[in-house]
Amino acid sequence: MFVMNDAAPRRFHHGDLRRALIEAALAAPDIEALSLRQLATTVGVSAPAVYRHFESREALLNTLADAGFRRLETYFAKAFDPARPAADAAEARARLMRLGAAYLDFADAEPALWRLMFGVNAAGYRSAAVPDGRTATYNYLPLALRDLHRTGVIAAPPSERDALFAWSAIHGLATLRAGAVTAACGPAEEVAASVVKRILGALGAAAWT
Amino acid sequence: MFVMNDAAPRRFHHGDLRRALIEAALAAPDIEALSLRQLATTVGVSAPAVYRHFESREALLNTLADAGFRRLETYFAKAFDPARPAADAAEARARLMRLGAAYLDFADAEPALWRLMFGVNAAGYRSAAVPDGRTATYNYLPLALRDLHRTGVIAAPPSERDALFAWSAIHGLATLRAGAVTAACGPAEEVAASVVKRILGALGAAAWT
DNA sequence: CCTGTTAAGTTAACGGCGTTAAGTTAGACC
DNA sequence: GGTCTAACTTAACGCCGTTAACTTAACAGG
Repeated sequence: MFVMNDAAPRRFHHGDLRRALIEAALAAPDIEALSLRQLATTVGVSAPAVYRHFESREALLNTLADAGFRRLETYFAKAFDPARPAADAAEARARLMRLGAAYLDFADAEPALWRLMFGVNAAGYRSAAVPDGRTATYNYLPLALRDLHRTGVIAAPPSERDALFAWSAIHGLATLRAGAVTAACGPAEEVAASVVKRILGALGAAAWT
Repeated sequence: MFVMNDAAPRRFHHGDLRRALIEAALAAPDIEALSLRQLATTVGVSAPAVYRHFESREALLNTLADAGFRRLETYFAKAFDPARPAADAAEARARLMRLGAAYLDFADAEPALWRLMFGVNAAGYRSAAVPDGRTATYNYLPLALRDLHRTGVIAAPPSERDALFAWSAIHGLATLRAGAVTAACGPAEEVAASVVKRILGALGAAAWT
């Protein structure tokens, strides 16, 4: 039987290499371009040691993408608490605004992670844990839209297509920013507000703040 | 003096290797993952021969991205003729619809090119020829928006922010589709129409078709 | 305390990659 | 025909991801 000591499990040569690898990788300027050998050297082990903890380079990137989704969720959590519904129409609007800004903030703050999560190979990396990459992250937008309806900002309950539209607009904006499209640059909050305002308009909301 | 024969310039060993390389590369299933050595073998030359025509692998990808933008433009040209303004409100709406569908059609038909042009490294590859990657491709959307105003579909002349919003929404939709987000899947024309309809709503257009 | 057992590391090696250096060949010009 | 040079060739460098085979360190049981 192999029993883990609960007190101090840091046995053997290194002492939780896996976490060290993940942290070092997340700190890299370009995660996707990172080489296993360099990463191993940075952490202070030989390259094949990585394979004790990850099946392949792609599996490592997959794990990093998962970590990215969890980090994105902390940004969303700062936008609003999904457990408490919006109190009134003004807050429902503000929540969507903050959610959009959080999306852009994350992309600005962690461009390498963002590219890993939503870039070319996103479909491949996206969350091995949950099928289709759907994490708790993906609950925020539908929740914000429902609150818009509940507080009377929009008349009709938001459809699947409404959610897809809102997601597309914000996601596209973040992508264009990441691609350094000049028009999309500027303060995240301001650009996000400009787009979210129009999303609200598209969904049938009347006046704005 | 090195003078090119105008009649039959196919001299030397191969005879316009450059074009052959570009064509073979564009036909590859995953352009960005393509290796120079394989590509050279496919075309029937040795790997270093590529360097007679491209400074580096990245320069080749850059050229391919340029070719992609030209190909995207042909899709846009099928949506409407930018030289002839929209005749009436109905056509102005239809033009935006077809433009959105064309965007998605291209992404569906040429996923590898799409990823090369708008993926992770897009900023790097994007059109070395024109700064900021701005090609004729980028004129279609502003033109379609101006026509909406001219024909009375929307009251105010479209602002920069309006254009960015519309672009974001369509671009985000295409990106989500490329990432195989389930909700974004389905017939390109139908999904595009659903999003463009909402863009029109956001810009202040009244009823829809 | 000695003795397996085994997880967590090691070095060595394979094939493939982008790229460079140096040599060869074939068309053009005198 | 001789020369020049663009367009190719082969050989080689250092890096990569990955595998195989070996070593080491912590525990378990007598």
